[in-house]
Amino acid sequence: MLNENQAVNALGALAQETRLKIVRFLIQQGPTGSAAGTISRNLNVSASRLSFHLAALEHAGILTSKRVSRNIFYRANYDRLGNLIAYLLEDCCGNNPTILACCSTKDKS
Amino acid sequence: MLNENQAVNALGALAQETRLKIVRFLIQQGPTGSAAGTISRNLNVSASRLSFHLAALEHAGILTSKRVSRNIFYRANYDRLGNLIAYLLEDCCGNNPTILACCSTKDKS
DNA sequence: TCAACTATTCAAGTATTATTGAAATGTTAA
DNA sequence: TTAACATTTCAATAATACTTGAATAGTTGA
Repeated sequence: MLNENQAVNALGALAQETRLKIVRFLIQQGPTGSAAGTISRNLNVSASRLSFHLAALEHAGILTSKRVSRNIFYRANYDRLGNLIAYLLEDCCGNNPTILACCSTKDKS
Repeated sequence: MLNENQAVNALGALAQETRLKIVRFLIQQGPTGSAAGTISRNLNVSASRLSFHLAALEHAGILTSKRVSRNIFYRANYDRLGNLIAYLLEDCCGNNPTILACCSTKDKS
């Protein structure tokens, strides 16, 4: 579902304060997404800076965009995010990681 | 369980080809982990390069280490990885994301 | 204690990435 | 068709990260 380079690029896109804020915000917005201006106002990020980071996220496959009149709506690519997590956790806990609870080190030395 | 900086650092640690290989390998090794030399041979990474990346991963909280005689064993910090994913997906799908299936965009325009 | 083994540290060179503000592009309403 | 709006592009600057090989440090068996 995802190869090594795609995974590295996606993780790299997430590994930045502003971009992580954007992604978490959009994940919470649901499938409709938000316009760039809305994101800019909510997260207090200048337009050009936001545009730069949105482009990086879209290029990494984490976001998709769609113009609606003057606005461009961005939304989280939920499938891609799911595949990224699956790639990271592949072959963990017999391929059935309940978010890693099965391998938790809580009760081990 | 994890703050913004910790999440950015963890994601940054994962966003590199060699380090992602290391983490995926260790996740598959389970709670016992592997010695540095074993990782080096399995992934074909030079000792100094491996050491550099292991230190980065440990500093980011993704790995833990423990000396056992001449060897140093590294293992995935499963709890931390679980918390990282939880941070990313916070407030998605009513906080109960079956790895995002509920927000999948497959059947939407 | 010496030799071998396992792993880390260091310095130098190379490459990639983020921020800012001004200018440009595309879209709409009147 | 012009003015206002929403967003992106560009160029310059500043900061951070990766690789390599040689040197160093800790651990063990004979």
